[in-house]
Amino acid sequence: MKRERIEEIAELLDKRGKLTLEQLDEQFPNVSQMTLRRDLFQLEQEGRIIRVRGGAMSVKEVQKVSGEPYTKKTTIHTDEKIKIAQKAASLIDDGCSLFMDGGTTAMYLAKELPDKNLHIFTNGLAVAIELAQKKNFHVTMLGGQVMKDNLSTASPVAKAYFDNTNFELAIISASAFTPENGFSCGSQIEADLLKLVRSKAKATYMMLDSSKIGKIMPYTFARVEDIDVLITDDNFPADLKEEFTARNIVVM
Amino acid sequence: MKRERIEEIAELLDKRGKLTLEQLDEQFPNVSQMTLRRDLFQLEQEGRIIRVRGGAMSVKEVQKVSGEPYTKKTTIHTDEKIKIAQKAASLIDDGCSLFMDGGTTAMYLAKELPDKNLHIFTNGLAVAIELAQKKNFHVTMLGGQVMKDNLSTASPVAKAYFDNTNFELAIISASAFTPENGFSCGSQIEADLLKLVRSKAKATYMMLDSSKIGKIMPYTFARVEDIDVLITDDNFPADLKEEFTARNIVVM
DNA sequence: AGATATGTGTTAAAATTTTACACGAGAAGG
DNA sequence: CCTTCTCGTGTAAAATTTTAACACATATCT
Repeated sequence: MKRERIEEIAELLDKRGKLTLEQLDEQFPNVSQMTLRRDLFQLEQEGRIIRVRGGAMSVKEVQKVSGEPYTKKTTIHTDEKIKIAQKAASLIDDGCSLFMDGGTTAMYLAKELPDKNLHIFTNGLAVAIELAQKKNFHVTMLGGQVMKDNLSTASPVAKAYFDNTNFELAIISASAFTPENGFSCGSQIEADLLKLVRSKAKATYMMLDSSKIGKIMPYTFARVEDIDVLITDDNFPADLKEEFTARNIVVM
Repeated sequence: MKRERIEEIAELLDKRGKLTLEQLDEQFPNVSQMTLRRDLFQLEQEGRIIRVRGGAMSVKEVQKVSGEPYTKKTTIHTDEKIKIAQKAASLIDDGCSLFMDGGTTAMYLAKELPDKNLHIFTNGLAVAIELAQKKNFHVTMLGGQVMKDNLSTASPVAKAYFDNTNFELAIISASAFTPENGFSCGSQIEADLLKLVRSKAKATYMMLDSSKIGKIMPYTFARVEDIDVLITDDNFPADLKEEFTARNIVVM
């Protein structure tokens, strides 16, 4: 009973990186805060977590703190992204083959995905490592030049790769979105890659947290009508939602 | 004044690993606790420390904490591998282009390499991430199916990649070695990849810690005469060394 | 000089963590 | 079968730490 709960906490902490006592309380409504506190204490004794004021963080997360460039981004709008990732994960059927990008939202998705029989392609290094943790996943990494800021790869040669491979679903995210300029990102070859991915996939699911709305990045890789499902958070503006649903795009 | 003090705190924290506010107060008697508190807050913002109840700890320290209980697995023959990696790193010239594999020794090499202007190809996910930390490296990740046990990729399509790319040096390691069976590893496609790499490179440097000697894995990818330099540790048997040097292979 | 920003100290308020003690379930032992 | 002990847990008060608010001095800029 106790041990079970502790392991569950450890797992959660591994997923989310950081948890407050409040969040833990929500997750475990049947035990008191004091008990959770004691669990955290034990985990700290075992050297598996670090207790900080208000809660605890996983050792992994702390190590990331030192790896600045990529990980700074991962701590903003975390909650929204996790929710989006959970929604997206619920859409994935067993046996599906899909592409996911290397962004931070994809990272959360990788953590949330249940360990089903899936074939997953990605261009994200960290995402690939995360996916490799699951026993039943068949993970394929796209090669190419490594972009240091987001730890993903892109290369013009990717096309050759895709010639022999098929996937049903593309789950991607964008750095910026406006209705006029569509979904955009900061790198030309990344945009090219994502366009290619879109064209290969039977359906495109876009994950977009609302903080991206109104921003514009140099390279557009998809317009509103190019996607099939938009997965976003509760702050998504109602009028924008109209624009999507009017074109038969599911917004969730 | 302020910055100075903050840096000093960071340095102290780096040395001692962990400091309470009381200890800090002793070290800096001329400022108030509140000021030190604010300094710690700033350092936390900068991602350089972790604030915990009562004080703060350095990121390093946290990593150490995690090192105790369950990371012991990865620490087998660590010292030897680091020494080998250091030797290898000393052989790399500025401006060089090279391939390195995704093994643990390569991981150490990635850490030891100075931040020179290098073009590096690798099939290791973790290695690629490590390499991406250095500003001056141009890192290219080889794509393919991700092998979960060692987090590296291999694919028959790699050949297409290599058609357009060139590198002078291949720095690779093996899972096993005997004079009769040569250098071997546990995966067919990995062996194929390494053979291909060897053939593309002008020179092949093999990193082999002595614990691998006498072991045999299913797939041989290089024989004694295929390599140019063997980088190993002090426990390397003298008679074996003979065999290499007799064929004009540098052993170091 | 006057206005604005920055760094610091002091104190009170807020929040979190620790401590202490009580209670019930289950195991051990007579 | 009952007693005793341990273990996990809950509750509430106590202790500690952190945050917030304000005041003041010094530095900076125009």
